[in-house]
Amino acid sequence: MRMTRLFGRTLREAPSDAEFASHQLLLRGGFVDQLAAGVYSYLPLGSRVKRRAEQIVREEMDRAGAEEVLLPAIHPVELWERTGRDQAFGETLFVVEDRRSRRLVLAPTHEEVITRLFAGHARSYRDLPVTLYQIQTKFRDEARPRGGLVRVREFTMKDAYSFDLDEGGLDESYDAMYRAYQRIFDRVGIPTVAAEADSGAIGGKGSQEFLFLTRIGEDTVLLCDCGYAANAEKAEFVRQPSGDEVPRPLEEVETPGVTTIEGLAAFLGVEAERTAKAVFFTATWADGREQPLFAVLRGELQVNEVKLANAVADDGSPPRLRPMTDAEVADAGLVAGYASPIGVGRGVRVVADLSIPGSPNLVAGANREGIHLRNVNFGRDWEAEVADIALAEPGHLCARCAGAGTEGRALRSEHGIELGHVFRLGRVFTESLRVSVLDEQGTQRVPTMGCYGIGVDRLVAAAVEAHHDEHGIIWPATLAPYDVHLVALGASRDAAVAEEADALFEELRVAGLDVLYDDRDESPGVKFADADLLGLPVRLTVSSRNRREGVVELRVRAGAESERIARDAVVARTAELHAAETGALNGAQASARL
RNA sequence: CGGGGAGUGGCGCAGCCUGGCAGCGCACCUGACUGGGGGUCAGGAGGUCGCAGGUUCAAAUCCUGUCUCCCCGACCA
Repeated sequence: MRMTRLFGRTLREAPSDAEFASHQLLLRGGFVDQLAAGVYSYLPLGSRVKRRAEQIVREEMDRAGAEEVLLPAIHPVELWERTGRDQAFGETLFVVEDRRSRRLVLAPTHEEVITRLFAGHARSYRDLPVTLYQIQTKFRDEARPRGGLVRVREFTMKDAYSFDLDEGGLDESYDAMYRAYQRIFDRVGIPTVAAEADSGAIGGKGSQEFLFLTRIGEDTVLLCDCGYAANAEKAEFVRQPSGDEVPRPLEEVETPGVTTIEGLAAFLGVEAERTAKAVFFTATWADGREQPLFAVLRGELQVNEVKLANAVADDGSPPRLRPMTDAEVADAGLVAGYASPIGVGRGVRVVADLSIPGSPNLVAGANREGIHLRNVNFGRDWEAEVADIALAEPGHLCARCAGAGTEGRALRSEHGIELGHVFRLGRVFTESLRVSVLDEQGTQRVPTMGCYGIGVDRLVAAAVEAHHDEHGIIWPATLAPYDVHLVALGASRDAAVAEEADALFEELRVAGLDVLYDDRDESPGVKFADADLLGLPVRLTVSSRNRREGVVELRVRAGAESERIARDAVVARTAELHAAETGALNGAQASARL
């Protein structure tokens, strides 16, 4: 491609709306253009990068045995009502009306449609297992798009769905996708961590996220040196006992005006972990039923609402939680600031965190204004269902490596961008949409599903986030919009330079390389600055000076030095470099992760 | 949805407080010079100052409303 013909131009200054390096560089380089909040156009350069990313994803899906399909992006809303996910997605769902006032969903994901498609074409175990995928535009009316391409409202996703007869089959399908994901992230040169995750609105049981760790990431992941990695919503940790003494008699203590754990600990001169914290929520289930929830944790811990919702889930479907209103608190017979797990009224569901049973003699509320209780003991003074409902925080001990002789190492916390997510979905959709196939015995069986997503736009953004310097992007060879940046200096003054650059352009292309040829009549500074900004892996410079010496200058974008290569060796050398770089990425083992 | 910030040529900004000619840098066009890290000079084109209403002889500027974008939070496969 000749740059004189390339649509799009570079900017010296980034638009002030862009905060992240990836966003700024993609805008400055003319890769993308913003149309509205979370809505972007891809210019020719950006489009090529995206296409290369998609192709890598496609190749790995095919290699893993998945078959490509293409599903509609607009769905009758009734299909979403059948699974209840019109409610689950809520306002995130884009809904439009057609001319006959029928409501249609702009698809945010495709479990419903793929399940229906499967149901219509699969009849027996002979049709299984099968994994179908597509690369397609998704629509989600995010409450707050942000960070350039990191959270957008219209985006390209590779989504795959597996169907198996039993758990063993699902495990195999899931593992195949998991390995394909590792290969994909290796090939695009983005280091990722696979973290255990909550399944969210998609439902199902068991999922892992592939995260690119970066300060700008929206997700928080907890990591342990033992290899454990989990999303903050999911991370498990060890509760260390806060005391081992025998239960002492319950006693009241006056605590006027002390309504917070910090205040209580300070007032009584005890550690926060010697107190019990009460948090109240109103749970709303899919059928509209509401129930007051009373969560009890040791004072130093925070409630993890996702865990809490899962702990009280009904049939695998967790309620939505919201803090109780003051009126609801009063209705439940609770005294805010002094709520006590002892003597909670009927109708209020009490859930105690794992930390509670191992913590004797806690200070808790008395459910009377200005009074707390000392020496509250779980089991003696009160009972409740016990579950893991606390948020893991840095410094907490890893639950995975605890027990095996050690007490567990301290977790650390990092931010990350979720690039991919693999779910063991189970039978949520096949059951709600009444799908079954015949097994070998001729009996109806409900297939079990997995679903697997990759955000292609995020892949592009993460690649830039992972690979750039103060001058611009440093594309991994497998994603670069072109392989070679050919710069001709002073071609307008020296016809021989133009001639040599034109010839080289042609020879490189014949050698199978994609070349971006800077044939503009610009000063060397402008051309080099643009080459650095655009970030192609290899830059070749043809000039009068080089030509006189019979050389072409070669510079690897990721490196510091440039080499002078004999004119007749430069094509071979460039092709060799390109092959080495792409080969290294494409053949990379799943190593550099974590 | 709550809180904060911002809308002035394609990009970055000044002008607004104190109403009175729409400006600067970059980018763009023409010409000349220059020629290895965003070069110089000369001449140009391009803006209903987000939108609507109001105040005023006069509004980018003051007032009211509204829309959009960005950031923090809530939410989020």
